[in-house]
This record gives sequence, structure tokens and C-alpha cells, in this order.
Amino acid sequence: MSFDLDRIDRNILNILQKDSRISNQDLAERIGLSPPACLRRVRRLRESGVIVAEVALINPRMVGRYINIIVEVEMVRDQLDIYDAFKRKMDAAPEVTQCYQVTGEVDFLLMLLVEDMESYEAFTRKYLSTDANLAKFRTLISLRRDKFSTAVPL
Amino acid sequence: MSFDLDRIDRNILNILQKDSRISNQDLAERIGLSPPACLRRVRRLRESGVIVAEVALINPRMVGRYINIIVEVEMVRDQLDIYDAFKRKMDAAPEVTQCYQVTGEVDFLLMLLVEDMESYEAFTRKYLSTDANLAKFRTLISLRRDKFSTAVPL
DNA sequence: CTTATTAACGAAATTCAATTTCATTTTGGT
DNA sequence: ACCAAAATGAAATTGAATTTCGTTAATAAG
Repeated sequence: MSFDLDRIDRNILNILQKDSRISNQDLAERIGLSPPACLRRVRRLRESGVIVAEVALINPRMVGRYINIIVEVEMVRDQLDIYDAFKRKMDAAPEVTQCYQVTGEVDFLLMLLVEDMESYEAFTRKYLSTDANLAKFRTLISLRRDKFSTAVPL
Repeated sequence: MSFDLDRIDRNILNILQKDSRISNQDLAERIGLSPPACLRRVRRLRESGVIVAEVALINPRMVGRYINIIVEVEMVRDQLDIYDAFKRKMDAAPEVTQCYQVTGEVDFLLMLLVEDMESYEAFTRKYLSTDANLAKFRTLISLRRDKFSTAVPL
């Protein structure tokens, strides 16, 4: 499950977490290895599952008027199958960008990205208000995503 | 600020948001354009700021025992300069991976990634408990990140 | 302490893809 | 219908990724 990283691996990951489009040659130079050695490291990180994916991040504001919505969800009962069913639903919902199972008064925290309040209204109807296992939910609305970093601090 | 996307651009973005390591040739084939034409599109999306970055996503569980922490923060007063100062602090804090200014009872929602509760304890001391403009905060702890997608649904 | 074994390395060669060039086609506006 | 601007694709070029293989370093065993 876990994976031993040495200083060089950490170095590579810190760079790739900021910019995965860097050429292997440049990366090799920055970490002080030859291109082949560097490539082998990166491949190993990919194959071992440390690097899950390499993706393009786009600015939501450039492609529409998106709203971030945070939803705190409380289920009626703390049962595994109820939790699992809910997770599966959230996984299938395209509006849901993040889903966390949390401890405490609340059971789940959802992060949504929607075009407008109408879309959110539709979402609640389809996924929340009609779920018999859901006790209550609270909505927080954000027009500003002030920070968004995908990097894991190493 | 905004940017007109046609069907082809959207198509490109949907692919790159899932896998930015795809070769330009394969991408070109999938969207039905020649490699040069495809490359120009992608370059334009990058230069215009639609594509903010291309990054490697790593699995936190593979490199340590990370905990997700969600913090809801309420400031003492709804003043612009107080908000801005807080944002700047969060931007500088490496533990904070996301920061949203929200409307309603709460003022900010933070997403943190920390090694253990001790690290979180240290964070609250350094950034929260000592902030005179901060009225109160509530902590939600998550050991499970059930869904995490960086893709903007287009 | 020496010697096998394994893993990681780098130089050079090869393969493959990105990128440029340029003539042609398409698109949008008048 | 015509012009101007933008987008396209074929072919050539450039440049980087990847393979090969002999060498070096690290680790374990005798």
C-alpha cells in the first residue's frame, strides 16, 4: 500500500505536482540525473500508483459562470451499506467533484461545481431530497475559490 | 475574462482533464483533426489561460498517512481587509490545499492535508487560535477521500 | 575482508513524436 | 458573391523520449 520515497523521488514529485509538462530532459537536469535514470524513476512512480494521473487543470471562470457549493450531509443511521450506497451515488454524479466521509455530527462533505443555482436545485432534488436514508443537509455557497492546490506537501 | 469554446475545444478539454499525458497524435486522432491543427488548439487553450496548469496527481495514501481536515471559519467582522489578510495567510500555509470564501453563517471553508493530528494542532495554533480577527472555527475530520476529481464538467 | 548479486546509473544509438512551413480550404462579414 | 481572416492538413524538420548495453555503486553472503 505504501511506498518508500527517497530524496530524489520526493524531488521529482514536487516538480511534477506543479508542472507535469516539463520535458524529461529538463526534469533530469533539475534533479541531477541523466534522462534515462530520471525516466526510470518517473515510470516507477507511475506504475506503482504513487502518480495516479496527469491532468490538465482548467480555470472554471474562463469557461462559464461556475459556482462552488459545499454540502454537509447527515444520514439517518450510521450503517455501512447506507454509506456505501450514498458514496456510489455521489461517484456517479458529475456535479460532485469531491466527496469526503467525515467523523462527527456530519457524515459526508461534498464539493460541487455547478453552472447556477438552478442546477444545484436540480441536484438536490435528484440526489438529496429524495434519498430516504438522508436525514438533513446544509449548503454553503462560494463564488470564490481563493486557493486550489492539488499538490500533496512532501 | 471568458473564452468561447466550440465543440472541438470542449472535446479536447474533456480528454486533457482526464489525461494530459496523451500524445498530441493520439489526441488529434480522437478529436478528428490533424496533429498540427490539434496542437494549435491546445496551445491556444494554454496561452489563453483556460488551461491553467498540467500536473501530476499523487495518491496521498501511497506516500504517508495523510488526514483530510475541513475547517469552517467565522471571522469577527465582515470586512474586506480582514478577509483579504486571512486569504493571504491561507495562501501561504502549505497545509491548506483549498480555500473558499462562502456566504452564510460561515465565512471561509478550508481543506487541509496533514500527516497527523499533531500537525493539525500546530496549524490551528499558528494560523487560527492566534488570529484576533477570527471568531470561531469548526473542524471536520476525514480519513476517506471517496471522490476527488479536478475536472470541470463541460 | 573479499566476493557474489542486485539494483541503479549514464553514453550513445535509435525510435517516435512535437513542431514548423506553407499551400489550401473554410469561415465570417460586407 | 466577394474579400479578409482564420483554420486546416501534408510534408519536412527538429527535438525529445526511449532502448540498449557496458559500467558503477550498493547490499548481502561467505
